[in-house]
Amino acid sequence: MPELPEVESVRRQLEPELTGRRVIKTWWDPHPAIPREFSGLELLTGRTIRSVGRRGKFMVAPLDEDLELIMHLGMTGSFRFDLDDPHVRARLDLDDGRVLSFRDVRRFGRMAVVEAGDYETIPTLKLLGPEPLSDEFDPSTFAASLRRTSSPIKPYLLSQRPVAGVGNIYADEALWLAKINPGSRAVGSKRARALHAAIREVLAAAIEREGTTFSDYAMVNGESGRNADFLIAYGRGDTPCPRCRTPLRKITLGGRGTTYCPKCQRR
DNA sequence: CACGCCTCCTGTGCGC
DNA sequence: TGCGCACAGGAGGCGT
Repeated sequence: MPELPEVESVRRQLEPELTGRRVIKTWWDPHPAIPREFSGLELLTGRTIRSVGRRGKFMVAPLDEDLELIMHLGMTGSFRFDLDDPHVRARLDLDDGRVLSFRDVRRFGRMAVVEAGDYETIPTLKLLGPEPLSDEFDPSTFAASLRRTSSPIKPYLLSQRPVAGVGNIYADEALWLAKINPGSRAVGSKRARALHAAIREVLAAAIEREGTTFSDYAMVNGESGRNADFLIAYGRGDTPCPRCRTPLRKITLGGRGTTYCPKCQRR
């Protein structure tokens, strides 16, 4: 569900609420088959939250005692204050009397307290590529990384290694904008630069609209993102391509639904 | 090491 | 109406 624009929208609302707050009590719903879901959360009680940052789809909140709270929304995760719901998986009681609830129907999300910067138990975060809207995401390095892989371009983007935060929606959108076939295994320098620009454009526009809501994604204030009506490729199979009127085609690639224009995104 | 398949979990919507 | 199946925005483990 939530990709970079959704996570950033949540982060922007959480940060002013949590900065400087101390956690006085922590509760979570243990699931025997998912020990990783809330690892280290017992360390959170008594800690003060210094800020709420973000890397890709991970929120990273520095704590005192040189610890960090890592939060990932998975497919269906959301945060709300003072919410009572059967799908609430964790609750943080704060020193201002409010309770932050983490709701996650499918339980693919996670929260973890780790030593600051120690991401050994979170491999995707450890190997995470550059932030797409920062200067560290530069066209030449991106092109070089695409040259080195033999994977089809879309699954490679979803690995989070060439760039952080791109998921299934914005991968389809960016590849459509850059006119690149999602299955292409040979993206040259020129097309890599077009894709670099397209990723930035698509993500920045989605952040402006506070993300894409289909069903589960909501911000901390309960509101939906407004980007769904602006999607061109994702979820729009059989509708005409806005550039060439050819019906968009939906396929499965790397196990994920993938929509693209068979004419303007030729191999 | 890199890649690609399968799985984790729950809910929803569709076709029969 | 009811059942069974496919699919859903993500990531991690494991086999090749």
